[in-house]
Amino acid sequence: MRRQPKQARSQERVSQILNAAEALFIEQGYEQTTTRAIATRAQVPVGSLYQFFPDKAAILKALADRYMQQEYELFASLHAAVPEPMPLANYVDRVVEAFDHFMTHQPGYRAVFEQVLGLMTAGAIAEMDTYEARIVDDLADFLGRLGPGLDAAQRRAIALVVVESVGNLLWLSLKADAPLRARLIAETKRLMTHYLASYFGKTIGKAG
Amino acid sequence: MRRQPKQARSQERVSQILNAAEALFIEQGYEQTTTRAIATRAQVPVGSLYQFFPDKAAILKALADRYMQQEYELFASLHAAVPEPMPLANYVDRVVEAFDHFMTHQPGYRAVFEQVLGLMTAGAIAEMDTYEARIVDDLADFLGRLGPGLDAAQRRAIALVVVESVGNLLWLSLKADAPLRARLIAETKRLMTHYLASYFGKTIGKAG
Amino acid sequence: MRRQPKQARSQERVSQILNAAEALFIEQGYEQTTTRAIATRAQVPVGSLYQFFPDKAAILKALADRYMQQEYELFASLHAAVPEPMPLANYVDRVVEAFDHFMTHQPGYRAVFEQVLGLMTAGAIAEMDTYEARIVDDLADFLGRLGPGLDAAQRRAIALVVVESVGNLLWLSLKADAPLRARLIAETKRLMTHYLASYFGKTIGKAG
Amino acid sequence: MRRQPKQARSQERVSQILNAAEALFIEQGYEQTTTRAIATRAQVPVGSLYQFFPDKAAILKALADRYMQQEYELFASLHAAVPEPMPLANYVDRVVEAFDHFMTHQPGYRAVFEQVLGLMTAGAIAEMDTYEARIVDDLADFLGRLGPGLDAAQRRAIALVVVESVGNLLWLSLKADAPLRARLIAETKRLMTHYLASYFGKTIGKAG
DNA sequence: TATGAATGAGACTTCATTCAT
DNA sequence: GATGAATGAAGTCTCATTCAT
Repeated sequence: MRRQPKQARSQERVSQILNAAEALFIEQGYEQTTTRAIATRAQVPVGSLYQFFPDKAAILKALADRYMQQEYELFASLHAAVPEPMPLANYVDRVVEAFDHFMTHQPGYRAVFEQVLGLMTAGAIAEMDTYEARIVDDLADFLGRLGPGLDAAQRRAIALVVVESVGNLLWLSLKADAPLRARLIAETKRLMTHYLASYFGKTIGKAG
Repeated sequence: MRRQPKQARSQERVSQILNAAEALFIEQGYEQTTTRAIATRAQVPVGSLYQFFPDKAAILKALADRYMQQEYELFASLHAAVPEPMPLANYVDRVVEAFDHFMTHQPGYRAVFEQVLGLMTAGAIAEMDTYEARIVDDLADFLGRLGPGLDAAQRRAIALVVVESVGNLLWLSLKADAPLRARLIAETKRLMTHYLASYFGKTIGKAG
Repeated sequence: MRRQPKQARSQERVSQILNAAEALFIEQGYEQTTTRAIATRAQVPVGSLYQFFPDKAAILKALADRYMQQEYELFASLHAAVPEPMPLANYVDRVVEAFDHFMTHQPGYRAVFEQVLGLMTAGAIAEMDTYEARIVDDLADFLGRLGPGLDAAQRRAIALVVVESVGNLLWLSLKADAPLRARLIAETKRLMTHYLASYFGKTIGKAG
Repeated sequence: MRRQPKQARSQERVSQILNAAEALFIEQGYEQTTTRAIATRAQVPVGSLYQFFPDKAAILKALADRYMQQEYELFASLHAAVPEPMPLANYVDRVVEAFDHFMTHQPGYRAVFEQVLGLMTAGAIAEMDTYEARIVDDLADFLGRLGPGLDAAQRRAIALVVVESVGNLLWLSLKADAPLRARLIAETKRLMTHYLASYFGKTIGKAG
């Protein structure tokens, strides 16, 4: 960001800009969305937009950062609340529903990331990947505590598969009609439960 | 397409255009690719390009169609060759490897479809979905013969989950380095095997 | 230039663009002149302008090149026609009047070069300087034949002084009213005559 | 100027702004220099800048005025110190060196004036010309005392040629490398000496 | 049918200037 | 008086598409 907004009014402006951009990126895609349209929707002049963001890509990046932080917080809170032992199916329910909640409330998440990956240079992506890696690592650590017999690379791959697959299927479910949506969520849970059970058994924690 | 090319030379031109477009869409993304760049790479004049395709989006659509057809043929050939009974794990191996082969040789597949979904209007997507549905339906039918107790919608959801998840993870693996790539493919197989086993048992076919 | 126009119509377009740019650069200055204004005055669409020139600076450079070539030709023709021996004052008359003719018919000359020097990077200027150097060198060579006792650097400095001073004073005269204009041209001749006489005597050539 | 600064602090601010503007105009040119950049370099807020100058052009004009005043003072002091009779060559040395000193220490002089001429309307330039005329007139008067046989217009033209040519060649020398620079200054002196000698003889003053 | 020069709407971004604090 | 965030007009340049040759 060009200028770090410290006053409440400015922070709200940045927020308005990001919300407007999110909505338009989902509706029309990143490329089809003009900075003028973002500014208009956010009810700020274009000039103000450029006071906070050096260019259009920076808005996309800021949006990605915002999602990352929110996703990370969701993960952390979910993780903190997991009692052990507990049935794996319950854990998966929680995870999937937490993801689903996130996707439902942050529908721009994947729209943004698909663009980010397709748009940014290797360097910029590497910087973003640090965030993504952090989230995957969190899950990998958690899994590590459930099944000590797995090496770090294996755990990370499993975490990656979980995050990617759940994310992908819920993204798909988001665009489906109600019946298919419900079914896809159920299938996502089933997919994850059987996959994780194959590694960690049907119960999570010491007693598992 | 604007004109159905019947002469060999024209067919080859269309093919060159699609190949050039595929390469550029992967390298730079759809929006960043200019029609002139496609024409130049395909070694045809822009005017000729517009003889076959009414606009830029039509090239994307034609590419999607081409992938669909190829994917369909791959599926069909895979399906025709499946003997019953056979261990589920073997079947999954075949499926995943067939997908992997497809992704490796048609790396533009997902690049194109991500664009297609993000670009087209509801109507145009519905038309494309007809193709996608056909492929998912094929798999759904196949699964239906394995586990008769499932209704059509359920089978379709399972097929969708399989196609989407395998596609997504292999797309991910495509961009990963060699060790992670191998691991992701292995995990994809494991994910699918345990998921499908939960529905159809560990052996496919009558004896299962 | 982006594209080398070979057809008569295109060449005329380039010429129209350069003429329009010249007029506007003189009237308003380089920065105040918009590419759209140039295109409008040249009666071509902006897009066409950008087919021949990659950017606005390229138009300035092309104009400079055009002047250079014309100036060079003027010098060459002037030089070829100088008989020896001849009175220095006659030679100076010819030189100054040739310069004056050039400035009068290429009034954009200095307007453009003042901009060029202030605008371009060292590299681009060096490239232009090659042209400027060529002209100064021509004169230096000519002077060398008149007074063999001068080394190359000295001759070049004298030529530079002549070209610069004559150019500058005639540029000044161009903006003056008629009486001052006539007087300035006369003074320019006197300035040059006495300066050159101090080096080469009052007669040019062997007999001098 | 918008407000005539009377307090010491304000006068210093104006001075800082002009110094910053001078540096930036030389480095980047007038158009490329933003008012914000001037304010930043001068370490004053933009708002304060606009308290003293109604717009960006006013800064350029103020700078031109400042140069004019300084140039005028230089001339006056030079003129006051000239004893008569004295060799013309000595006088020219003094003049050229005074000009050279001025150019070296006020390198923005010509950068500013080139912009001024290209930027301002006829009215604004006429106002500036009053200043320029005053300086040229000073020299014309001085020359008038040396050679009484010349009418006012002639003397003014000679003064103009001297001021312009010396200014132009020294401006050129400023941008040249050391050897060429030294040579150009020497040639400037020679040019002026022979020119003036043709009017006033080799000695200045009564004895001449 | 084949070509590629021509078109011009519209995108992103800058920056001189104002004015609420 | 001092400040600097806010403003939005305007500039440069791109590129999908057409159509005269």
